[in-house]
Amino acid sequence: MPELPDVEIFRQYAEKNALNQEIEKVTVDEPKIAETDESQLNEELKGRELIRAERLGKYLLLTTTKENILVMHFGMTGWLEYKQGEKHRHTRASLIFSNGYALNFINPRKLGRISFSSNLDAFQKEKKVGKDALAIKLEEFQDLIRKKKGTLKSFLMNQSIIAGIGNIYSDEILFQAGMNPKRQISELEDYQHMALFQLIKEVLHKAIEHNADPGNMPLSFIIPRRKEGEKCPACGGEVKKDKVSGRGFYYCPTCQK
DNA sequence: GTCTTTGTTGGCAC
DNA sequence: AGTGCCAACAAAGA
Repeated sequence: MPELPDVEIFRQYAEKNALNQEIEKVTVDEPKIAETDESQLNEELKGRELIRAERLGKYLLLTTTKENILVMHFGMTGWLEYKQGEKHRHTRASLIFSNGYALNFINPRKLGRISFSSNLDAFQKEKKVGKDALAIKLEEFQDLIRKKKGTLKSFLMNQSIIAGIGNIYSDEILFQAGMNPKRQISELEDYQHMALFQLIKEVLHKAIEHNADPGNMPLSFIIPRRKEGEKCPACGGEVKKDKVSGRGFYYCPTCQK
């Protein structure tokens, strides 16, 4: 689930629910997902409040009153819940507020991570996070795509180049662009760089507008039809599955050349 | 039981 | 150095 649009929805949720409340304590139920351990998280967060919820690629950044950052990454599956009372069984960590509510980090497969950072730039460098896919400008995008090699799909999914696009949304962007994910980026002309740039923005914005809910995407999207034998929303042909850089992808052989 | 899965990292080959 | 491929991590569903 958690690619850029999903994390953006989580960001909005955290912003709406969890800011400006005193943090009473932090609990970690699964130490594996905490790169900063429970006692240190408490040291940094106890008695403070969250004042901003931001996002960088697939990372959610919760800034504290001391201008430090609680960083969350959801891995392959995960979400947030702000609630009182019983926790979801896959809750791996919680921020407990003085009003009795908790912001729960739910992460069934334990591939997500939370950590604490005092410096966003240092964090971004250390984790090799590139430009956020919604923040990047056309000129920056063109510089990057001109000097990189490899397939379109691996380019879009490489977080150190552009941050936020994963397997699902790279499929969607390339479907909308009418480009085969296996194509080499070196084959593209400048006008195609621009088209791709526009479609990255458009697909991600539309997904966010639709709450990043795969069951609620525009009819023109291939996302709801990521299954072999489904029909292409553009031409009615059959959706096919293939593999590149170790990841399965779905596409329409007729529409994507 | 087997295979696949929305992510990331590290190892190996070229 | 850059790129591709694979395994590992973990758990759930088909």
